[in-house]
Amino acid sequence: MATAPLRKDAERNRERLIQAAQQVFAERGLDVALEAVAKQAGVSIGTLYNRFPTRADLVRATFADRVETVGVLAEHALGLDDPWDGFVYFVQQVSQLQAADRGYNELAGRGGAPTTEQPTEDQLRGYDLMSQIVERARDGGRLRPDFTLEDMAFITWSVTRTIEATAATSPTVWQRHLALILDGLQTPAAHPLPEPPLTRDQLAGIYRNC
Amino acid sequence: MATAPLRKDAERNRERLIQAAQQVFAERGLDVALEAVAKQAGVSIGTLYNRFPTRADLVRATFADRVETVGVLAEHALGLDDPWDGFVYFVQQVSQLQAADRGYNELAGRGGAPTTEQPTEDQLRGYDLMSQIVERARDGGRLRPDFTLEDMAFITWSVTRTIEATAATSPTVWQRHLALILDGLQTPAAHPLPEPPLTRDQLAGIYRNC
DNA sequence: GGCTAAGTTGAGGAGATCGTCAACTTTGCT
DNA sequence: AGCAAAGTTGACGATCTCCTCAACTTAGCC
Repeated sequence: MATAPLRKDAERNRERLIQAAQQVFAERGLDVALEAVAKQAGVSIGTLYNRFPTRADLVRATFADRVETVGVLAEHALGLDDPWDGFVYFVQQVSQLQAADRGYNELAGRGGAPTTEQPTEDQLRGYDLMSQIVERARDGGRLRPDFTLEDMAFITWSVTRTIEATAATSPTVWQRHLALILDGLQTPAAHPLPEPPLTRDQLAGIYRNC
Repeated sequence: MATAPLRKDAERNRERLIQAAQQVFAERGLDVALEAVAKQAGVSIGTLYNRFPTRADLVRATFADRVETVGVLAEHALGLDDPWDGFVYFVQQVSQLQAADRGYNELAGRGGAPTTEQPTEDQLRGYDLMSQIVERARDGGRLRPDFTLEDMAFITWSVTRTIEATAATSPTVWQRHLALILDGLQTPAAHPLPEPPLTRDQLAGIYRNC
């Protein structure tokens, strides 16, 4: 399954493209004309398509590091003594990543990675860690017992949208919104919920369709 | 300031266009090709532009009734005995409107009406009523005292985005999300918030830029 | 019926973005 | 140095959507 190694110049261009994409996506979002990325990289559009046949390929490569970063954050969260603190830490840190990068913000709202047929190993590990964070916080008693892993999507969507709207004007208010959200997730605040959570499959389906 | 009255056929086409727009926007969102609206109305694209020079004009005309509907909902909310119940009623009903119409959902996320230089009379009245709903619920003691009118935008953005994501798969889960949000807005749940709210001007600025 | 102002029509220019491919250039092996 | 495979290039056809406008049609007044 090993792909043939790239020639030296090709590898160099690949790196340039990724660096350019990081910058351009961060500033203008994931839907920029790919021409802009090629230009920023000092490379022709043909080369871009040569290296990354689809936009999703480029996005995946550009944000590959983020998947790992989130993993590290999750590990750290699980290392904190208090389960609720761990939960809050994780959500805040991921939101911070989103706030710092328009492209990543959009990506997070779509499930954290461009859709592939089946999730990567890293992604599965990420889900597993998040699952642990949620479960631990629930068992600790402070996260409301009816909160599920799938409900995390609500938080992400909320924060994503607020960051999108306020980034230019008021780049830190998302923290206020998040604080309001977190206050609703604690056991003492909990009232019975009117609808069952999304199932894992439903959520997967949602992310699959962009 | 009175515009010349339209000729009979022109008036008929205007109505057809609005009806078509209601249907098309509801199904496919506010960004559809205007050609699709014209086609649905059985009218040429030229006529559409003739009647509605900009997309915003068409959107405004299409959702004019909604502004009034929201006003009625607000009045009703203020008529309820319990201030908190009124607040919840209002938020739920507006969310329901959003859930029923993709176009209106998008519009709500942008402030409820296409941007004009200065807000309409109706819009001002709407703000005033919402302001009363919030204030009354705060004074009633159950809505947390640090919650402001501008914080309502967080709720709208959250609900908008969740509806957007889940409408096709699970058209009622937004109610779960909203219930989680509402649990965070109640006085017993409140922890100090880390950031001041948006100011009225900031929010206006956000809506002005789409 | 005749006339004019109001209204309609749809082809088409303008502007984006996409993704391709045949001609050219570079790498790195021998 | 010579050569084949790998890589690059950017002009170009395809597709979309917008918005205009000159030629045509219709309403409604006299």
